[in-house]
Amino acid sequence: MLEKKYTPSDVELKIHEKWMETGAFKAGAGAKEGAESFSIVIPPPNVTGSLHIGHALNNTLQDILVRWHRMRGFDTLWQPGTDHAGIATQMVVERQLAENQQPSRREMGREAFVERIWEWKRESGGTIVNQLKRIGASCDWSRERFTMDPGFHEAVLKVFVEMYNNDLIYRGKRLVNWDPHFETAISDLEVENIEVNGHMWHFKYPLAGGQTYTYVEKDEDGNVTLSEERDYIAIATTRPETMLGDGAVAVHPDDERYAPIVGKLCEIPVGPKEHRRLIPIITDEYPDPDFGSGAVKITGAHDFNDYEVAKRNGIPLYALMNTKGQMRTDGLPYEEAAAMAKAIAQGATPPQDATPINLVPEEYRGLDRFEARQKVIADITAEGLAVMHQVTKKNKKTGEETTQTLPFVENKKIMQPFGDRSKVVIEPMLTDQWYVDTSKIVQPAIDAVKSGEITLMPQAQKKVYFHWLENIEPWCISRQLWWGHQIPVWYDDDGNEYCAVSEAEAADMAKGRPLTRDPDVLDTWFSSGLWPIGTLGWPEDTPELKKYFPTSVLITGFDIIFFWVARMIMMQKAVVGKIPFKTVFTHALVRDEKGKKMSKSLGNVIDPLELIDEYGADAMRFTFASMVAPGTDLKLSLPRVAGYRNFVTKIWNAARFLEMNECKRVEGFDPKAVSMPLNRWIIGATSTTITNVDAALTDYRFNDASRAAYDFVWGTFCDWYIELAKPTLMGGNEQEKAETRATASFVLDQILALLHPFMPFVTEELWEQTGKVGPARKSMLVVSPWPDLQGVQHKESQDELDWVVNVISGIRSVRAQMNVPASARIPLHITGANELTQTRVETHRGAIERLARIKEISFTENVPQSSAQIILNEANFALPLGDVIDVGAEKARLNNDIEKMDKELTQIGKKLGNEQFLAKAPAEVVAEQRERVVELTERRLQISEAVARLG
RNA sequence: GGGCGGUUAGCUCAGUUGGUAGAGCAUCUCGUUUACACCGAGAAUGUCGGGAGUUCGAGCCUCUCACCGCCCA
Repeated sequence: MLEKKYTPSDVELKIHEKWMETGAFKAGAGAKEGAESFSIVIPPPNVTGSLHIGHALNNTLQDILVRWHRMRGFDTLWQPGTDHAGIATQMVVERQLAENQQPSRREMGREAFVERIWEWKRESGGTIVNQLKRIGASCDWSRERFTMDPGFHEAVLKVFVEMYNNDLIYRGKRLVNWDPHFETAISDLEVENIEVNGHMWHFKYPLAGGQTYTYVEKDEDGNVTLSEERDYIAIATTRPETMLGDGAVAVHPDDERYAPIVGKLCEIPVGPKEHRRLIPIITDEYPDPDFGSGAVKITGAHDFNDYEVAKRNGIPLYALMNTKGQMRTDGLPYEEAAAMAKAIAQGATPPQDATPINLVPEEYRGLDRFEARQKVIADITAEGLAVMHQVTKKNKKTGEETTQTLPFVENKKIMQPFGDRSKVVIEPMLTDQWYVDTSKIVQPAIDAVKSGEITLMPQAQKKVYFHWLENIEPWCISRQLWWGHQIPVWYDDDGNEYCAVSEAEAADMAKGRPLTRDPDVLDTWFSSGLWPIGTLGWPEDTPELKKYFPTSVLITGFDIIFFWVARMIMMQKAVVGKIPFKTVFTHALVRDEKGKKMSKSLGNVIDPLELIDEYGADAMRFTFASMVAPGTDLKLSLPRVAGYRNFVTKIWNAARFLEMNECKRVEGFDPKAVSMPLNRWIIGATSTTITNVDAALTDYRFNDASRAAYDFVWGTFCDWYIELAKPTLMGGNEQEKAETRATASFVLDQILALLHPFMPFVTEELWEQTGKVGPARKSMLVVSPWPDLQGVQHKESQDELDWVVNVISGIRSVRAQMNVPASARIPLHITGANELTQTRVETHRGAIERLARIKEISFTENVPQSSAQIILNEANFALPLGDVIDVGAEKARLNNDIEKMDKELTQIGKKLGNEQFLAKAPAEVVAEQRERVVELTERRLQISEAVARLG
């Protein structure tokens, strides 16, 4: 006997264990002989991570597809695993060391530290995987992989060496996102651009040798609004400390204000007066004449835009900071360095690499970049080279106004880059890094999507994809960390590189010269880029690779399309010459119910594990499925989850009702052989639903699929089929009872299977419970066949049941509007019924009486006095209400109907009176409208007669 | 500034080749009739963001404006 209520927490764990014990998730479980394969690789979550709502959504969608395919007999693999998350993992372990007052990373040394991380991984690295199990993710956990696994590691090194040998990887000095806290390069993805309150300072760069020019400003009409002699050019900056590394001042070529001084030199107004550096005033398209003063200082080594300008114009890149973001202390004294820079500014050939030149004046050396900023501001202001303006202040108490001349500093919102883990301001830094020469491997990735070899869904993602790939930058793959795949390159004392998969090989290549290995590790994304082949055993020629590669579909968040998806496609193409997956389905973000991004600081984070605790995994999963429409964000609200929790309960109760009425599955039940219209109808409706769910899932329309299932189960099976079956189950003859019991059980089975991909736990539990009677279950639901119901549509039964539903709904509606108490059983008189209607009434008499609360049904010649009337096809269904009836209200109700019909008739009349419509609209549309007129006219007449009868 | 997406019932959202505007939640009324009150029955609710155009016909196609969001500068 089923419990009165379904309690998810009582069964979820138990069911999951059973799935695991029976190997239900293993690759190929439940597959038909010679089945087509279906495979998905999980987007590997970060090993330090814990399940957030985005993971829950992402993995629910994957699981729906995987379970659906598995049940349909595909040879299915869902390949799980985690990535090693270089910076995050290193951070977690370092923090742990600090908390436990153990030796720091540097104190213990690289080898011990890496061992310590492995220890951490063994103990705590399984958190997210265990959490994934709670949502029901049916991955083949026996195949779980990690991007630092021995086999995977070898594969990563092999790829690096091959790409190196093919000139696809090189070492170079470029500007990267530098995290001064972790002292490593980081990827764009790890940078959060946040709008903060910043300042814009305005400084004067004096012209060399005290030269002057006439500075003229004009308004839109060309009238001169300002004209003065100046011996400087004004520059606006949000980062004064970078002035020390300026290589030029740039103005727009069309900017007439500065035309007189283009090509001249100006002085950086900071540093020892006697060694002031001179830099050229150049033109470039980059400066916006309307922004600030229109003149931009160019610090190529500390700003991405400036870097491009500097490269275009041959301006040297002067690096100012060390790895901690402090002003450099190395190199020559400032005086000598400044002399070199001066020579370059005056025409000397700049060195290939200007970074050894340290242009930080002695009094700034060693300062933190933010201290340096304050000092620069103070020094320039003290020297009178800040742009000043008049500020009038009113003393609140005295009302006295005072005017002061103060440095011009604008308060301004600026976008500032922060490390997503370190939370410190990211510094663009010029450093030596390893790069993948993406321009050489990008084309096959573009072609794969252009040709349709890979499908991106929703389609709009293609634009993002092409835009990114067509403007691709070299990919920086080195990180200054200890945790990760150490770069397989060794150097001899002369700096020669030896790239090999092992030190022994490198030593051979170096012919015995002493070697030092490059200390850097590879970007985690480099190894994640090999995830599809790596997890399937490449470079070994494994059976899994043969069977499951390329994988069928990748499901991931749209925000990761270029960081990961595009790179996987490039890498797989470059390494094995094949696409990694045939389809990419990207979904949106989960937001809170107001549409805000969930974040810890806003306190609006919904923890999926808490959702599971409160509503059950099935309710959460169904909510996700119902909300995933292509291209829109999911605004998650708890009432909605509660609504689907109710749906879970509803299914449970329906099963319980069947059980109470001794509905047992019947061996060899043939859905085509049932004879009762009610049973024929529900079987037909079940078949339609299966078709709709299949079609929706095929197109990744998760919302349509879940909707189709929901509407059928609740709106059709529970609300109508079960209700209509009650008279038979409780009082019909034995044969009808048996057929109905068998049909109900059969349909419930179909429902459990149909809902399984969406709600695996409750359906599996009910499958087990209902399996206790009747024929033994062949297997758990998870590996049972997907419903396949063809050729069971029965048009007559469908029409008949539609009619029954209309009769009952019509009566209920009238009763409610006439305020007939629900407890009152009233008689029903049917007038003008044809033979078909009479037969139908006989068939469904019990159901109509029960569901419409009718005492007695009789066929009469005339409609009784004072009746509420329902017109259905040819017949008039009258409820004689005697004194109870409010004639006025009933007339109003019917007249309201007539009014609606008149409105529609007028509309259609207009159409049909329009010759253009008759001439141009398709014949079938015109015919449809004509039919509608006939129908409406007939019905209108019947209702008018009903009104007349009321007197 | 450039690009992309959105604007439909009080709220959250569907609406698949243009042909009678839908669901869930919330609201209101009624109801313990032997699965379910995490329930059942019934009801009300929309100038489909504004404007223009194409069309016999526009929520859907085109243009434009407004507002919101995201990405890139």
